[in-house]
Amino acid sequence: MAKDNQVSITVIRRLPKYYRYLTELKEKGISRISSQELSVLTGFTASQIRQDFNNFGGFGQQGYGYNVEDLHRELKKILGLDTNYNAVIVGAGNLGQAIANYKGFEDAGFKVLSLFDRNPKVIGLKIRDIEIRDIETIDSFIKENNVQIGIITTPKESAQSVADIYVQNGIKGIWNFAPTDLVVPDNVVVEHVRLNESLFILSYFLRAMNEQ
Amino acid sequence: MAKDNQVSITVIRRLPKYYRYLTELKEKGISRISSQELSVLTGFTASQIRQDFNNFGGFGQQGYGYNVEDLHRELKKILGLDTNYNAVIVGAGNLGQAIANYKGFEDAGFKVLSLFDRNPKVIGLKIRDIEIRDIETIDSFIKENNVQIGIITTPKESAQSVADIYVQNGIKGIWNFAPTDLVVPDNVVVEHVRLNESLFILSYFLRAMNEQ
DNA sequence: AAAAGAGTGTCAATTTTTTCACATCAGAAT
DNA sequence: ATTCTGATGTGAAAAAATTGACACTCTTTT
Repeated sequence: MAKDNQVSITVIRRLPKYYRYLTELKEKGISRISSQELSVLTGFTASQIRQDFNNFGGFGQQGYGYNVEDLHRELKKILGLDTNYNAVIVGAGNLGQAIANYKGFEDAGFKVLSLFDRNPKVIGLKIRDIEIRDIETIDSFIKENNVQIGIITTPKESAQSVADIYVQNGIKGIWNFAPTDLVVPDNVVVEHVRLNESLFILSYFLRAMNEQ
Repeated sequence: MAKDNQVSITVIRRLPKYYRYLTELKEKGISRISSQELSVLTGFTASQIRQDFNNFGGFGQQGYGYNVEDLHRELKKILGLDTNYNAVIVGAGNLGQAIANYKGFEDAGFKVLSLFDRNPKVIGLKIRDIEIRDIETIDSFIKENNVQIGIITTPKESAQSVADIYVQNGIKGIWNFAPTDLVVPDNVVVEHVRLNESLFILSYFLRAMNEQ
């Protein structure tokens, strides 16, 4: 039913959207939902939704649908959101600070312990209660604070060397905002946020729309 | 070769990566590249790369490969990056300010003319030379300044109403950072940056990696 | 308790995407 | 000038993803 033959990335990328709507439904106190109703919310077809969930085992009940709370809990577990993560950010520019400041991540279990930068002007400053430290001190910090996630918000020129630092210190998950690809070992996961590319795609469709 | 039957979204989403590497190659003064070499850089297969380009007409030459400058120019045109766009941002929090501050977008032809917020504490402040204005004044600003792109960096609760304002004022392209879906007319394009979802996917793979 | 209704889980069909394979042509070499 | 090499463009095959259809089972109603 699952686990041995791994689930395709296409399916995985839909999970967060399900999770988001289930969170909303739960907050509204709705206890039951059908694939058809989820289809209306998410825009995916009902059939696809059932297929997706079945990759992880059948969570639904025939004639009833899905129990919102159960499904939410399952997705939470599948997405690995039932644990807490410690993260650090390298690059204490605006973007790094914005991420450090965003309460939403902490609510989801991702805690930013510290920012790092090499600019003496910002070292020592605090964002909320998160201190900006000297990049030279990052090795011991990571080791002493059980950091699992490294965030990169530097310019692209520094991104690979930051990734190297993360890898050397045993970090297995990197969230990269720099517009460049990274070379890391197989057992390290990199998730990119490609702001440039996203903007370019908007541009493409704007152009395509105008040409019709 | 193209234009009538439209190119699939799967292909489109690969274009920015090609464009990024071609920009790098151009900067390095490399004038010629084969699909095989591009494959090494991008991680896509050579065959896929040729197929992708052929959606827009053959840019290459048999026995030679692709001329970097030509291909770069073509992709630039396809992505609509050969024109300049004016943008505004609603939501002058950290994220909005970070985007306003990022020079990279301006270099790519996207100019942020103004930020808008309803918080009196930030109205009147400037990010670089970009003023934060009262959200109440946005209608006339958009009309008077030929704004084509509206960026949303508000909390999710306000996102739809901001989108409505954009649509009412004739904006056809919305870049949404709020973690919510938006309802807009068919002739308006929305591109989402889903930070939460990206982080969740990182979390998924971290979990999956640990369980192996 | 029985019948009706609803909606999942799943198999099969369809569609889309990716990969393969090669004829063809441009450029380089002799 | 001719041959050889290299790499595109493309048609066909393979693989992956999506959609369709329905048997089956659980819930609800009577």
